[in-house]
Amino acid sequence: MDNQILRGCGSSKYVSCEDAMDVRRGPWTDEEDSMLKNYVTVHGDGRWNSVARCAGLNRTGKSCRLRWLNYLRPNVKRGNITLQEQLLILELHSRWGNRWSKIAQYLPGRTDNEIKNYWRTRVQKQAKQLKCDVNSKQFRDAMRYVWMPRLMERIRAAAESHSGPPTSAYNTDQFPNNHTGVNPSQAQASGSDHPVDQPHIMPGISGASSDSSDAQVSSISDLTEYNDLSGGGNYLDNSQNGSGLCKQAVMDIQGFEHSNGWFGGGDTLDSLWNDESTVWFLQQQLCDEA
DNA sequence: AATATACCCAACCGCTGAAGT
DNA sequence: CACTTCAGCGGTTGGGTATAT
Repeated sequence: MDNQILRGCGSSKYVSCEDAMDVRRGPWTDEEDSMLKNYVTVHGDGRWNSVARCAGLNRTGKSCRLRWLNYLRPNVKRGNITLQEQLLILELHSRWGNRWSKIAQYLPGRTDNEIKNYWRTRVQKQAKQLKCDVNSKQFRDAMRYVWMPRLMERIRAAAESHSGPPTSAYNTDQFPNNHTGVNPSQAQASGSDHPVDQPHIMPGISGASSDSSDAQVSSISDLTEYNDLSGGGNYLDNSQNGSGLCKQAVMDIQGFEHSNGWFGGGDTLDSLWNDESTVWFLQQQLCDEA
């Protein structure tokens, strides 16, 4: 394909097919950014083909839209994905799978592209290193019963070190617009899946104001499989009350972590992976299935 | 210091569904 | 109702950079 050949052949590339003559591709220049930003600031976004034309950009509407949404749009956050955001990504992905734009609606300032990149580069990489499929039951259970509780513990510890102890990693303080006082999973499980309700559940978790997340979320129809995911925001409790999956394993892992001073690590998710307890947990999962 | 490898992320592509004609 | 256009989504790629050898 022409486009694939053209990609990667230089910093400024042009498509040769007749319906896209002289359309620029590749990295954006400062001048292009400025042109697009100025145009959208004055005229608003939407109608991206006409934006591209009227702004005087030799770009496709698609390209302009992507550049605006992922880079130029106000309040876009890049890098330094917080513990809360990491937890949220794991939680929401466990429910919705690769529906990145939907997940992104719950992380104000984050783009679907960034979340997708995060998942692919960090989470999938770990699954690969653990030699299991990212969609496998083993890996999902490891996330639910090992990594997510750890993340919550860290969040709690961090909060306690800065102020008073939170009641839960999913306390209502973190969801200022959540007037129901329940966490997202509870809302889902109890049938509160009206599209209009969705964006109000927890837009403030990362501390940023909501912007494009005003977009409505389609109704949930695929949640039943994961309805037991959170019980009051405590994954460990859930593991003990729910499926009964590897209860002892989870408790043993806790013991392992505390006896090894595990909870003092860095701030990134990376340090949660690939430790002995995780490998052991996965091995137990495989044994149980055998 | 030079080279190889791994990682990150911006940008592209094809597909799908909604909206417009 | 059929067709066309367009916006949005998820998957993929490749260049730049960091790290290891």
